[in-house]
Amino acid sequence: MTKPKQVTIVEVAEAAGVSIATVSNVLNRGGIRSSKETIRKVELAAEQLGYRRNTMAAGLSRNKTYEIGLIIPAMAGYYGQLAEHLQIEAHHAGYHLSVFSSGGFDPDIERRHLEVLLQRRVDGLICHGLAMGFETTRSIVNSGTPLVLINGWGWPEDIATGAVNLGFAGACLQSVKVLADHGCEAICYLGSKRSKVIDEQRLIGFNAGMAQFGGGVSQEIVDTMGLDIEAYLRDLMQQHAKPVGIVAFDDHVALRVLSAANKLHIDIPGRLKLIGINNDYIAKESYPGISSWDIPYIDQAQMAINKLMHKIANKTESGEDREIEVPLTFIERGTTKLQ
DNA sequence: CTACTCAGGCTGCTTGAGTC
DNA sequence: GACTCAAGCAGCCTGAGTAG
Repeated sequence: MTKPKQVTIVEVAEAAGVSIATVSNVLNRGGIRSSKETIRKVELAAEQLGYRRNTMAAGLSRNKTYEIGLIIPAMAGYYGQLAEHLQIEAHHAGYHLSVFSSGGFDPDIERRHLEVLLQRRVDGLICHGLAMGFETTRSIVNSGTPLVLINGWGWPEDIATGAVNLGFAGACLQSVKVLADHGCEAICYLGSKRSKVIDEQRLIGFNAGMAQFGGGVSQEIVDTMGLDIEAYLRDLMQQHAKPVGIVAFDDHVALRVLSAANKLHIDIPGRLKLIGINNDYIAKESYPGISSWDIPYIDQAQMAINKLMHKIANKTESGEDREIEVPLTFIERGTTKLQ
């Protein structure tokens, strides 16, 4: 069965008794004046024939597709929310966002999706640092397609121009300060080596925080992979008579700590103070609520789209190519403060 | 006859220049 | 002012021409 032929601008022009240029002017160029009668005829013909603009042809003519490609590691959780906000911001800028997942860090899928987006001649790309390899990303930069990286920490300078990164390091630094201010005699970081780059960022912040605010406070860095959290907490409580603080990799780790602490009847926040990251719904719904760092999705999406729009327009500003850090907001709940 | 190159046509639309 | 003409966009396809 052959696909029915789509109505084109030519048929609309014939039906309205005008040229195709006039149809284009009426339907797509608000600035060009046409008579009321012509506008009426064109709009009526387009409606009756069911005309739908062919954006591929329009892109061909304008040498612009008004399409942005997004590659993220997965569709769930933070990535899904980020994609949603990027889509809204792209829409505000007059662009359409095509979202692809690299299928859980699969380099083959990453390359295939990227190829599809480049074949479609997207006007620009937004890629999450965890979804991309250095070489693939370098090939995009060399091809001249405007690119903005999200969370591209520690990338080579020639490709990570103008990455928009979440301030996980800053959040961890401040977490240490909060716990030190609350009188903790020991502060521990419970990390996740499985998420290497993100874990590194948190550690940078944690270590800086300890150097800055941890005078006289003992510190410990632990990987939660395969860790018996209940046994770990029991030991920790035996070692320290005064309050102990924990900076958790994220709210999921924080929840595991909270559950184990509740099971052991540890006084929270009297003996144990806990801070997570992400401000997940579990942080709000657990008891007590977990103090956490809220991710400013809207800010990050706005910054990424603005940066990409500047790159597409080929505008350069002073300092434009430096990395931007988007700060997180601390939400204090019952795991650090009596409520 | 086969294999290859190259020019021109085609697609749907936009847009600067020109006409009435 | 209102409208039309025609070039041009990128890439695929087709047919003519040429070499071996």
